[in-house]
Amino acid sequence: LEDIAEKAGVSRSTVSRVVNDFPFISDGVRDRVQKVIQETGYQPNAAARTLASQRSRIIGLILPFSSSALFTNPYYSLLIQGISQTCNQIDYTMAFFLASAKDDKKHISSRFPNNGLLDGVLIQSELQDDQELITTLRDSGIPHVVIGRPFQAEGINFVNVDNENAAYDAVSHLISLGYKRIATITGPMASTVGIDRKAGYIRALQENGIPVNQDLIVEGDFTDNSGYEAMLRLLSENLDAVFAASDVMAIGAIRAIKDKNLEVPRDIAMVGFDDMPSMQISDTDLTTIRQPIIQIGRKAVELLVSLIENENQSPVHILLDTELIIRSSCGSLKIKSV
Amino acid sequence: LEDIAEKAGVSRSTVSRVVNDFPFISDGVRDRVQKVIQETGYQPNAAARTLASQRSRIIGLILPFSSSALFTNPYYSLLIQGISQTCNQIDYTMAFFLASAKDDKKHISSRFPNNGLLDGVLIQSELQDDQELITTLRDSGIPHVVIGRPFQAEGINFVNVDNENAAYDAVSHLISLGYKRIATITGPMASTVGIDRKAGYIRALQENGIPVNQDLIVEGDFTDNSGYEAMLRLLSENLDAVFAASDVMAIGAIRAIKDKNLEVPRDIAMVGFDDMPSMQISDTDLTTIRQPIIQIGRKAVELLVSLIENENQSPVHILLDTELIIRSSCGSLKIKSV
DNA sequence: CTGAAAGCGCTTACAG
DNA sequence: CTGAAAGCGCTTACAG
Repeated sequence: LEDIAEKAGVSRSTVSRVVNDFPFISDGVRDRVQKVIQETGYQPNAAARTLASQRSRIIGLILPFSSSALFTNPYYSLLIQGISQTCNQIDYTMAFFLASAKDDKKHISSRFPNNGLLDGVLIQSELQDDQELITTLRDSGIPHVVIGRPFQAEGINFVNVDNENAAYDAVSHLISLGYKRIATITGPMASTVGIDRKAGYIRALQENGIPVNQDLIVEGDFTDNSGYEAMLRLLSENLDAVFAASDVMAIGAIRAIKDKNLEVPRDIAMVGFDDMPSMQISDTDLTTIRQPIIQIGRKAVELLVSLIENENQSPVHILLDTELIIRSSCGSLKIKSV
Repeated sequence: LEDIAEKAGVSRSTVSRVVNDFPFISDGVRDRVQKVIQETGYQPNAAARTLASQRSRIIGLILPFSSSALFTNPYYSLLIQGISQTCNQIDYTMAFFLASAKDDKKHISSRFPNNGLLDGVLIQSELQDDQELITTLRDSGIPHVVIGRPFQAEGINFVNVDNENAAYDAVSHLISLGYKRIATITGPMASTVGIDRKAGYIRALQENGIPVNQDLIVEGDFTDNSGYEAMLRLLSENLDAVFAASDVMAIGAIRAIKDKNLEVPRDIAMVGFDDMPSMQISDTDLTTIRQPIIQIGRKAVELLVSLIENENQSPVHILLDTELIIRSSCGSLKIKSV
């Protein structure tokens, strides 16, 4: 359609310049060209632009899920929302890839890093298994940032939440309320999130001189059901509080507690992690750690774009802060001391 | 990289032909070229292909959400999963667009239908508000299929679930169990899903000679909370069963019932809609309508691709069947007759 | 079955 | 500040 835009009586070069608003164009010419563009409803062809400029303004988002169950976790919805929103604003397009099966991963890693479709890729990852995909990305030289803490973090860019400190805060708060026998339902130990949040739990206990009891540590997998099962096991222990590594597991745990005719926080205090909006509906108000999930998405896109624009840069690790949201499920000092 | 592939001693045309595996190539040549491709790890450039063939193998998925709350509905996760999976299999890339705000819609509709990036677009839609976007798509001439029933369906392709019949089945089942005072918590009347499911409810009552009572019809918005509130209002009526237009609302309604110290199905029978895996965790097993959500995604992609490949085709409306899943929440004839 | 050549619609040094 | 020209890396009739 460049030809059509020559109705303005200028060269294609000039049209291209006003489309990409270059600095040095005489106002008269610019106006004239813009008018013609308006009238014709001209849209530059994306493929031609990409081919000529070697930049597609498309970034990929890879969600490597071993189990599609993970996908029902609201965390991902919010993450996608943050990323999509940011892309819209800066006029990038987001291509979406779900790598649930091993096959998909192979397929993905063989196909797109090098075909010029994508300027860069975002990958959510905290499993050991994903390491291969990340390595492929690094070797391909395509700009990439991982969301979450990858198992091997050296030399790679990531944005994450400070899971360890967040867990530390949550457990410290329980301790400050006077609880002594604090259990935790962790995330999967195969994931960095799981590991980091457990580490925060342990550090909080240790710094307060509370012995770490392995019987009070049960591994979950972030599902409601695993929270329920874990809690059932924990109930045979003598405990007064629980730090669940996700709201979803906390809700499951609370169900287990109720099934045994116990109450939160009267009998057992509970703190979750995530501050999922949809969890607010539970009848007990959950004390939890709020993660800025949408922010994570935004930061990741911004970092990726900066990587795309200024080629090499030293690896950046962005850690976003969390916030302890105190509600009723952890009880309070007063109640405990009565 | 074509040049590099000339190592095989053939023309670029020929290389292109083996890459796109054309029928008539001598085996010798094909093998030779393929070997070189293997060795060099050659990947055809996507943009160049798109430009030359006028086909990008990228389709867009637009989710036009007025409220981001909708996004926490597991339905969409599954839908995305189905679409993404199918795209992977047929070697298409899915570009993802969230049009939450009015601005986004404008932005989207002005930008991409004509820039050649997308071969076609999928749009989830059942709100009157989305009609404008759909019209834009139609006018732009880009192949598109809508997921759900659009308000104006003439001349446009869509794939949907037979909501009316599904609701009819659900309510008929309640009637067959002997319930007479059956209420419904509907979806938003601004959405075709809401309208269709309500229509099924009404038809079931009418065909069985049960008068339709407006006091037994309360509008919800598919959120848990709206189910809760609606149920609270319904509890002041004399009723023995409820058809909720979504599982999420059914769960909310059950919470309300329990809060009033009543029980499901002993005091009130409940049927939901969706058969969301994550709803299985509720302590009452929900009788519900199963929607083949992943299938919907798959069909939509397949239809879109066929549209892309064979230009004009008469409008297709695909209606997928649902299935009534009977669990305990609707009670049973025996129990009622005791 | 294969090659030479045109063309897809832009961007971007290079001159001026 | 603007134009002429090359080039981005493929595909696809057109001959042969």
